[in-house]
Amino acid sequence: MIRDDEEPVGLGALDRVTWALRRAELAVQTLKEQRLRPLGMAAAHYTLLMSVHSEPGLAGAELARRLNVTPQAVASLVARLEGRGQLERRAHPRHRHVQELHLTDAGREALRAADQVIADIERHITEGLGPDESAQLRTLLERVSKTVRDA
Amino acid sequence: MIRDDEEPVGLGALDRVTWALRRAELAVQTLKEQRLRPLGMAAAHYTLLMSVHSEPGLAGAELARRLNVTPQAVASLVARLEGRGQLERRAHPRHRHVQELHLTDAGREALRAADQVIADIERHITEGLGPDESAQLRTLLERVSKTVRDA
DNA sequence: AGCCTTGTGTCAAACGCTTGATTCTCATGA
DNA sequence: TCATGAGAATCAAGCGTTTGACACAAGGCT
Repeated sequence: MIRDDEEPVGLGALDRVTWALRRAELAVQTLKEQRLRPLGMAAAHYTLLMSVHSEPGLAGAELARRLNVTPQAVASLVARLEGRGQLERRAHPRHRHVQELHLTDAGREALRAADQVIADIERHITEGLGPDESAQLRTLLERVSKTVRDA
Repeated sequence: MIRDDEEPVGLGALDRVTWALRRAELAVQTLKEQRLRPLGMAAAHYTLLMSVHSEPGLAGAELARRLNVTPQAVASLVARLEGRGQLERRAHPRHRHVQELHLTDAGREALRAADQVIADIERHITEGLGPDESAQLRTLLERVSKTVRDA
């Protein structure tokens, strides 16, 4: 049996799955930023608004964990979005120190406009792949996430 | 036929392909950073060294384009790696202003150690998926990249 | 009750990257 | 030949994020 690691360092490292993954994600993210810019919104803002929309009333720290960023990063984004009147911070009924996050009407409208752009990109991709391949891809990506998470 | 966009903003946006893509990439990247940290190397350093290894002698600006970052970011990384003695800048024979990038012996050794870690992660993922699914995933990701690039 | 652990939010400093503008070299064309 | 344009590198400034440290509130424990 022939060892395939005689090469001191991986040539052929270019067509690894993780490289393809990185490039695809980078391309998608870049496109999202480009399309979102005319709306005066960054991808991070959209992600945060969408998260708050899907689960209203969650705290900044909890939000930080889900987005895999630090609480300070969330606080920074929240402060900006609050300044625009798209997001509001309310005091938690039990824990006075904690502050729940909720969308304002303006926030919902901004999210709706942004989501139209994002959904359009998503549609373009899924149509390019076809429904079967899209489902396949999503399944495979989920398996990768799970595999990596409990590595 | 029932329209599926009656909802003002995408519920079910959580299981979009691009979200799965983002989460998978984030998980992989995080794992790489964790495993690379004990070696005193960041993922960006590894990527740069690998790029220079696969194509020795290329310029900083060209490298920046391939990695989708700015020339300054590359210059910053190069300066650091040069300080460690893992990378060296030589004057281009024709264009004296341009500087070719080459790996030193220490750089090759550091890259070899780092690549062992990265290859191990790659192996863990591909084994978890199986060879057929791995090839499928890589193909699908390539198609996504291509679809997005000329969007 | 009092202590202590957990979790949240905030401040300050450092780091990394991007944007913008400048300088320098080499190549091309009048 | 000289001028003009394109590409590469560098400097300066600004922004966003991470890291580290601290204060505060609620629940659990002896």
